[in-house]
Amino acid sequence: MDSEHARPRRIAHLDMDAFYASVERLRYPELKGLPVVIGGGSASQPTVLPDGTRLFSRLQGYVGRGVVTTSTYEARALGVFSAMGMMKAAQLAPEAILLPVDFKAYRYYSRLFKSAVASIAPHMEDRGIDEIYLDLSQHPEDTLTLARNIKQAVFQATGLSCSIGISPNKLLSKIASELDKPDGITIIGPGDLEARIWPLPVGKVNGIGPKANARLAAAGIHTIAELAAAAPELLQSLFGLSYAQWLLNVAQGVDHRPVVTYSEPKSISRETTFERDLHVQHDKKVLSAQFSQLCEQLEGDLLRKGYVGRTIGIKLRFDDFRTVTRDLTLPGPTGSAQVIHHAAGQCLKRIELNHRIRLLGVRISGLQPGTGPEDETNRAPEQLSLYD
DNA sequence: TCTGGGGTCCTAGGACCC
DNA sequence: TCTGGGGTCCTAGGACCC
Repeated sequence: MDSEHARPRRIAHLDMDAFYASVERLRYPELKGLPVVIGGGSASQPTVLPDGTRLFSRLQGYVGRGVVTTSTYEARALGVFSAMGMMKAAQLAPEAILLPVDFKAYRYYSRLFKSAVASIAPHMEDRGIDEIYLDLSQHPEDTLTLARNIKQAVFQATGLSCSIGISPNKLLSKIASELDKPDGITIIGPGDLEARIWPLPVGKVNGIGPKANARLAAAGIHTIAELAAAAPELLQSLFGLSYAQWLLNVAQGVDHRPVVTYSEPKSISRETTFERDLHVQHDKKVLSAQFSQLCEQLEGDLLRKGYVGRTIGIKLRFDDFRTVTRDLTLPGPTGSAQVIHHAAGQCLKRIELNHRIRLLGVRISGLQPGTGPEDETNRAPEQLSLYD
């Protein structure tokens, strides 16, 4: 590789604006300008009156354990943000309209916008349903023209707007795409670091979450500029060598990660939070039915995606929100709900169950390509005998 | 008024092998 | 019998992201 004198790359981060909410507004144009919150298990679709007008549920009176998946900019102005409990959101914005999540619809629009972008810039990394990175280094056009063309293509394909950040790397582009949201284009050059990046709070960096943020704040480090000025020994004492090194690179806007166009999945999981915390003995029936269902869903996922896996794991969350996991690696891969159920059952036996259970999850990792339902690795009995 | 579901990556200790 | 070091796999937990 010519890393010594490599030309600076041109990396874009594209982020759809309030994606789920915007998709809903395509369906329900009358929601334009209103605070809308999407999420919550028990949310219901609007009812249609005889004259065709739609009647939407309001947040007021919401009961349940749902969280806000996303909200429109109008709802955010009322203090309602992603990951907030719906009960709390209902207190803040009782009049806001409540819609259930419709992943099918969002996935459909996700495919639409990604293929529109790919028709212009195929060197693309998927970062979930509403985000991508692009490596534009090989494109001849100037950066602004390219960004405008991409936004135009997204809008023509979906009717939706997005924001794009472009810089020499993923770290800066991710930050940049947020700077002029919604419907923005932000270009950050090497000379823009001090003026545009350093004033920002450290929490804007992808990879500095609530915990690291709090520790930095406790050390008096709030902005990226303060991070850049921090003593390396201090950072190392707070976070250890490798994270401290990474933080220092971040503060200098250094990030060499490539745009990765394809990666194999590492694990597949299913989990569910119960409407009420379940008692191990008293609710045994419900609990074991849910357990079986998760295993069957996992089997379905594996089959659909064409994988089998060797390591089965479970996850429990107790009423005090404590989370424990156990896993077990089998001698060979499986895709069978029965085998998964049996292995997960062994895992369950290793957990002391003296609290009510809030969440139950089943996971499979150590994935490898499976050859479909006829594959013998998907059949149970021989596998089971190895463990009985 | 407590906190969803689906993922990835990292750390760290112990087992086990050479 | 002791000492020792590297490498890989397995397991548990935690931080973080969308």
